Amino acid sequence: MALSPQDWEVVTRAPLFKAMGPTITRTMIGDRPPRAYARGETVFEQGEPADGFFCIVDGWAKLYRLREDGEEVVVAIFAPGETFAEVAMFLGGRYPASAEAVSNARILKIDAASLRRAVMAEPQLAFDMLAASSIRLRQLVDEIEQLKARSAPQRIADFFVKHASAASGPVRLALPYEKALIASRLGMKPESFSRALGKLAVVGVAVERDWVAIADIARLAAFAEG
Amino acid sequence: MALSPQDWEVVTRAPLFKAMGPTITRTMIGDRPPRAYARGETVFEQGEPADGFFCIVDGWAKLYRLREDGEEVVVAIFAPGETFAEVAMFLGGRYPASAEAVSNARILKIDAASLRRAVMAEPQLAFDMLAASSIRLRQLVDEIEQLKARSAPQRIADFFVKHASAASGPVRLALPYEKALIASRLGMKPESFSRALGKLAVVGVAVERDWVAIADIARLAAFAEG
DNA sequence: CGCGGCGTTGATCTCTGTCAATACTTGTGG
DNA sequence: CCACAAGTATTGACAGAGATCAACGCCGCG
Repeated sequence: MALSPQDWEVVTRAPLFKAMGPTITRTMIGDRPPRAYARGETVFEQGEPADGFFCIVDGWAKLYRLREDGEEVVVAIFAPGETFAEVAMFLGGRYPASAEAVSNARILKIDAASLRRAVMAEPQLAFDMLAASSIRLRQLVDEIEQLKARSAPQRIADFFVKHASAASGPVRLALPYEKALIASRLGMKPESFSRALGKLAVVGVAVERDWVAIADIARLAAFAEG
Repeated sequence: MALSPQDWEVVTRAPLFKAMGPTITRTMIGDRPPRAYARGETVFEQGEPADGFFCIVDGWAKLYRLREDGEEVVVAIFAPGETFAEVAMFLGGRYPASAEAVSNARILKIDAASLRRAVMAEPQLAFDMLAASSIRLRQLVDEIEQLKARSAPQRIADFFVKHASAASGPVRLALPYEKALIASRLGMKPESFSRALGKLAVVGVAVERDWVAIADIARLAAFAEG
């Protein structure tokens, strides 16, 4: 088997695979091992034919778009157990954004043809995928809402809260990638990110290198809500 | 027949119905007539059981969410021949947003069971819906990008360009609903909208009542890009 | 040791939201 | 038919958040 039991556990966390159930999932993944990517390596480029979707087994990847002026806008960052580009496959066959590994990573690719076969054989799957797509839609809408309604420090606080495992008490959190990347993800400039981080000191956030020490995650969550 | 030939023509413009073909479409719509809504009337509320989707026959409707602080955020505005809430139906059975008629309108409701049957009978339909949903996703991603990267006047310019039929030359465009609604759709306050409209004068946009006269739509498009 | 990338800090500026006052439009009732 | 009220749009003054530009510090690496 190509996936270790630990990897398998990670992969099946993805809502899409959960919806499929283990049998179909196993059929679709087959025995192809995940491909290893080096930090900075491209997974796919905007405009390429979209012939498959991806699931992160290990590491991190970013989805981004290049504007005409060359500025890069990070659309999403994916963690282990998350799938991406599933829906893009259905859109004219081209990826609407580029993806790149932001750390060394292992990423599983599932090709479009397998998926198509699976859906044709099991129409319920299509419903599950529609539901997954609908969840994503909602997340995006949430994000737009956040962008307007929350200040930079609040968005950062929210980011930390979402990445923390614990729900309360003190937390020590690694910043998994460059601060400029997080900044872009949160819709602000690196300078603003830096300053906003400073403002979080009053709610018990201390920064050291690429770690943050949070005195009480619950307090931070409260701050993020506004 | 419940739909007049003109109405029928409008309804079949919707990509979803086009994908179904006339026979399935007719079966799904049956002979129920569209319901008439008064301006301001609610179509459905956030959190209600999602037991159907909608197609605008005539008039306009908005999809919106209420934030905790009571602020209303307009997520989308729908025109005749557009369907909405198709995908939402598959998500846990609740509408994730509210919808309201913004003008007197006639709106067709197609119940979820019919759609489900149609998809089960014709799995290809699911792909079409996934494609539609993926277009929405892309629009939203674009929107986030715009919100972060473009100024208010640029977003308005973009709105006009997207609504204009021509690609170049002079255009006279109707503002089909209240300016405050457009403002909310574009993520700004009515005051900002008003001022930003004024700033568009330098790129050949004149406002009169609820019409805008655009000297050269191509020039406006260039301005929107930044 | 010096260079380059990343992050921080400081000064300043621009945009947009906020609050408030004022027109303009439309509909209503006398 | 007019007067008034309510809703909608514009305009002005002001404040705050974040962007921008520029300088500097930190650290890893050749």
